[in-house]
Amino acid sequence: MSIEPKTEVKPKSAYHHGDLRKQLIAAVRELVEAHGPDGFSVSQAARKAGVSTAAPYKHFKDRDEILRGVVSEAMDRLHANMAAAAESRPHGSLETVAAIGQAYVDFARAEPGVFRLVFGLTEGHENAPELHDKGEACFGVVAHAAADYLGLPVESPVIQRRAYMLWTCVHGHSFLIIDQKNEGQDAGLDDWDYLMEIAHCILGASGSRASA
Amino acid sequence: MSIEPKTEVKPKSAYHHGDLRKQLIAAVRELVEAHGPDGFSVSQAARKAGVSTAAPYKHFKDRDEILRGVVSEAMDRLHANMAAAAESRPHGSLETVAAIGQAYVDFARAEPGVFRLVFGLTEGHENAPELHDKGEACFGVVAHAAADYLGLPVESPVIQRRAYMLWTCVHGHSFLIIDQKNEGQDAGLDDWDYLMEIAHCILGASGSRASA
DNA sequence: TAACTTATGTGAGGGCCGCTAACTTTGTCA
DNA sequence: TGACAAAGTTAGCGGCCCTCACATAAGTTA
Repeated sequence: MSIEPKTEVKPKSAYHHGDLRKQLIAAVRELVEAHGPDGFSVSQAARKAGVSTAAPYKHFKDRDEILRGVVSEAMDRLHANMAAAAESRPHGSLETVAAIGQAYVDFARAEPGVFRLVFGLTEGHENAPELHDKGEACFGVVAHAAADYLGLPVESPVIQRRAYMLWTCVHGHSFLIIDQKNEGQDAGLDDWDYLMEIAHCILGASGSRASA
Repeated sequence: MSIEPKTEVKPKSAYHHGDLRKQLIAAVRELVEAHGPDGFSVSQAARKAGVSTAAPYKHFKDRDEILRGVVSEAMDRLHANMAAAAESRPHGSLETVAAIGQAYVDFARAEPGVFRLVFGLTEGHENAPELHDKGEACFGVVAHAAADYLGLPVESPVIQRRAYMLWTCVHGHSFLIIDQKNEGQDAGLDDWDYLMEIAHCILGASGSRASA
């Protein structure tokens, strides 16, 4: 985290300051994190960036496009975190799979508002193949780790299915965490134990029932 | 559908309008389903119910309270569907577990907007223990089915943990379905196969690694 | 340097919305 | 019947999304 190219250009010029687009995305991200996925307004973001309420519309078509910008940036970071986690463990190990899941869960814990936004964007999703591709890229990290562990090609149906199962479990776990709906369960176990157990359950029993 | 929750809230008979509270909730539910979790307004709901835009505030404190009403009603139906699915299968069978998951997934498919609303409500959640209790009740259905299958008491840590794992997988699967992020994976397999596989993975390997 | 063009800002304003205030209508009950 | 409460109304304030006309900065070309 906190690996942002510091473009804190405040007073380059009173009129045209550095990069309003990036500043607006950052402002919206902070607002979403502070007040929930819908607790932000374009006006607030504009004030936070120190410009008039009409300025954002020179960089974004409408409110949804700003949100899509935030989501896109967040998915880049999520993908980077997952990829970094994968490379921090021995190649082909079960720990790699768990570490990728850990990066996923960490992201949800660190930025629940943004996380919810990423997976709650409905209307803008069909019109944004870019976001869809980034989602596939994240899935690819999981699929490659599963393929490496099981020694099968990534494109094989078995790998695609097992990776999908891993994804659903980790995704559901993340969502329940930030919904605070697992208060009674998470006492006495941490994410890592859970993720290793998940990985063992799903990848360990792969040969027996993996059909189609 | 057509499950009528007990109207313990407003037992009074209709004064002017039939039961505006219930009609507003229904109107919001339809709007949410049509235009997404945030694609509704109190004004629209009021117009849909044929009253002035100020009338809703005689029954609900604010916009969030209306949403909470919709969520509460939806959770009642979700719980009823899960319980009904559980009783439609042999007691203590793995099919029971899958059937409960199927009810969950069916609900998400049938009402994706409402489903997203139920699990996306953040600000109103802390102030609403009622919703939390209803969530626990739904979890209880899963836990009981898992306990029956494994022959262990519901309160045991093993059961609680396995039920939580089942929940996360089904929850994640449901969310990815309505996010249309599983386009490449769901070809060639349907929900039931997936749910049975999940149940087998999680409950079948329970004795080996289930630690406290 | 001057003029044209483009990118990026401002202020004003329309329409919708959330919510409140004050008032009216309707039903209940001593 | 008259006091009272419940449930509806209109009017209106402030905020927000977004557009329009206009102003300003910076690059380009001559």
